[in-house]
Amino acid sequence: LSQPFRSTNSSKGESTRQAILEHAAPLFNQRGFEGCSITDIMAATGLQKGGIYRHFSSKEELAEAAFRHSLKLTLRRRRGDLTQARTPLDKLRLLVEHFVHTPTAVAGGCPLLNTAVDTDDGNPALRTLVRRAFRAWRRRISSLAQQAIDAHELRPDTDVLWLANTVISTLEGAVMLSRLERSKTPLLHAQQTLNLLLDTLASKRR
Amino acid sequence: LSQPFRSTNSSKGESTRQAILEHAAPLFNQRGFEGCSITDIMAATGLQKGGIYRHFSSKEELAEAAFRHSLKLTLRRRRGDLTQARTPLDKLRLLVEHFVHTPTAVAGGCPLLNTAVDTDDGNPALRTLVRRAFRAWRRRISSLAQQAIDAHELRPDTDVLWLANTVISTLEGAVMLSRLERSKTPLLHAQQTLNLLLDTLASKRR
Amino acid sequence: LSQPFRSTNSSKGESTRQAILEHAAPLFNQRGFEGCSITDIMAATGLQKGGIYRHFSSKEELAEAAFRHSLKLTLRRRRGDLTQARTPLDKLRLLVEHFVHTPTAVAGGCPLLNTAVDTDDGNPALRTLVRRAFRAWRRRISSLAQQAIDAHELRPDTDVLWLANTVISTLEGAVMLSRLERSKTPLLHAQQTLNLLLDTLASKRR
Amino acid sequence: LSQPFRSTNSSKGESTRQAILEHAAPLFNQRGFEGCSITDIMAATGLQKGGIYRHFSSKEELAEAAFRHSLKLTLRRRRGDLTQARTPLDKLRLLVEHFVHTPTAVAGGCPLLNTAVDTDDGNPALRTLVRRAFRAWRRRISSLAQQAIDAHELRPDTDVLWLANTVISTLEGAVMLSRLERSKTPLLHAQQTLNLLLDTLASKRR
DNA sequence: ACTCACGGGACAGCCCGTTCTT
DNA sequence: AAGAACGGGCTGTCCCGTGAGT
Repeated sequence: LSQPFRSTNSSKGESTRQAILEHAAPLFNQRGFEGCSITDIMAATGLQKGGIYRHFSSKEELAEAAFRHSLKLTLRRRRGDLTQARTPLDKLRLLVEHFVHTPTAVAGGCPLLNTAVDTDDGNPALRTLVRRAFRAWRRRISSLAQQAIDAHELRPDTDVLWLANTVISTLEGAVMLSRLERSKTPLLHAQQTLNLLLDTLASKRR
Repeated sequence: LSQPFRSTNSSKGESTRQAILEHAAPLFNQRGFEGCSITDIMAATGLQKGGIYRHFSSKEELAEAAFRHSLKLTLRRRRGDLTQARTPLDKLRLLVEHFVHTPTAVAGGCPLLNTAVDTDDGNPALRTLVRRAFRAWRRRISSLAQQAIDAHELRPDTDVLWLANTVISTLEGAVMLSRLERSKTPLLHAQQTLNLLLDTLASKRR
Repeated sequence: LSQPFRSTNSSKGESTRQAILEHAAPLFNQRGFEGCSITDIMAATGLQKGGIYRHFSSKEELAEAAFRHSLKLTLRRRRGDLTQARTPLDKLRLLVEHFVHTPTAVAGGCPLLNTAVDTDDGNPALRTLVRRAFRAWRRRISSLAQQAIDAHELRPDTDVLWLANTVISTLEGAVMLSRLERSKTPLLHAQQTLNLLLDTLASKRR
Repeated sequence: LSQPFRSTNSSKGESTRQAILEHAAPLFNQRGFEGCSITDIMAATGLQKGGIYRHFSSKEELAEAAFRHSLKLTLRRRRGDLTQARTPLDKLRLLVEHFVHTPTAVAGGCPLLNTAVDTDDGNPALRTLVRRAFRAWRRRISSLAQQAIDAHELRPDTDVLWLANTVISTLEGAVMLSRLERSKTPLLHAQQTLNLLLDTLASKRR
């Protein structure tokens, strides 16, 4: 039952690896894979090249690990505490509200959006990771939507996948616009839209 | 009567410049600024460096011109023929339908989305161009929305800027998802969403 | 008897050609073939590329013509007026004195020395020209020496080729040193040496 | 007892640097600074640009180091073993003989002559090096001449600087001619001349 | 566990020589 | 004669990954 193997982190090496990821994640998120050099990460971490390559065998591997790190932080932050909402529909609204009002966990905006666009051309490994992350998110939303349907909060004929895609598209598109304009307005508009949409789906129920 | 003025393009150099842009635009759109080298463009155009740098003084300038080129093509294609729709509201629906069903004018997806994300970190000149393009698009949509309001097709209290931002966010977010999943579904879902939204705004009118 | 064909120079084109040579000759002489670009010559002449390539089909041809030009000027200046000296031996002394005290006809030092060193590696056409020029010079000196022998001014067993080579080597070596040190001293020393040598060859005559 | 000090060369980098110099020196000596590209040196050394620029920060610096290398080899070879000569005057004769009969240490002829002519126009750093090298050589010769005077082998009124300049001029001029004609004759003639000159200065002593 | 030297490789921007059109 | 156009080469920089040393 006890695990004699190295726990999550204990050795010096493991903490160094974490430190590298913490510094590399925002860099990759801001500048993309090509726009970010090992030298940049050396400067950010204070390590030398050899010190970095000891922990990651290539830039690709480092980028992937950094993305996983960004993802973990982002999901943790976005998850929020939905238990404060009583009903599934309220949970959906809270989820949207939380997304809109929570600052990004990693500098440079939403890592999912950034990486999806950045890897559009190549890097299939990273691309798969992003796809998986979006699918998990979609599952979570559609699951809540299904619960809302089951709770008679939403019309029974609501397509939960459509709803999930809509929530994600609207929010991520708004993130892009918000970052471009350096203004929260698009995000707030997205929240309005999604709330209105949920109202509609609910009101039409009867 | 003779016209010594040089028309838009006639000289050999101008046609070369255009050829460069036509080949460079999809490369930049697919790989981003950092991910695309002058050597790539040399290979794509069949020109040597001297032939390229004669027309563009730097990679930045080339990227900017290529983006303008992408933008021009994209806008031309997206503009579509809204005269086929009778009312402003129908024009809005047609605009959305056109966006969803028209393939991108330049390989690599929507240049506005790609460039907005790619220049999130640096390159303010390009960033300004993207911002301007989105604003023009938003104006176009909000103007149609205003016309729909004036025609009593939409609720008079509809916030046209909100509506425009919503349309753009939802469509662009869906573009990202569609490219990531290599599936049109997210785009079709976005169309559904926007049509439902317009229905709602219309039905609530009375 | 009259010659209706273009004489040495008359047309506008011919004068342009001469102007190019006059400006190009010192440039090539100072910087060498590789160290001097067509752009430099454009700047010096005020002409554009097309204007230069109209008269010379390549940089090599231009360099060769420029060297011929330098050579012509140099020989004209070095020839001096040896008729002022009464005897062949005095002519030799006067030739040396003239070489030492006459400034170079073309900026950048002795074109024979410069071109000999510059073409040491390649450019056989130019190299042949230099060789020929040195041989003509050597013939001239050895011819004077032979006349001095015939006039019983120099020992009859004097090797006139040796003497000619010695004069040339000493003078050209001194030119190199003088330019390096920016001082006339090495040239004056060479004159002393050659005079002493001629004295010796004369005194030993009996 | 341990020696923490780094000896002349031991590390891998130092040997690479030496290898670069060994290959670059003859190239620069043959083709001159402008006539020799880094690409040429890459081909000669088998290294890539990164490997070369790691050791030299610019082409200028490389050329300077290559010239120092050429100079070192040349001086070492020319120095010869003058102890075989008994008297100062004999040492002078031996010095001349050694110069005439010893092949150049670096392909392309005498680096001092070549560089003096090549840098006549620009590159003051290199120019200073050449000047210094000639001055050292002149000091060496004039010092031997002074010893010969002190030993009553040469006339006491001999101008040792004149003599040194004469030796250098005659030899270097002959090197130029010899390379131009691809014949040792001019060098042999120079030796004859200098021996005759020394004879004269000696014989006139009494 | 980390530093630092090392070197292969690619890249951007510049310039050069030459041709072609005007 | 001007000057635009273009193929090609070059310099200096950067980057990535390795390996010796510590």
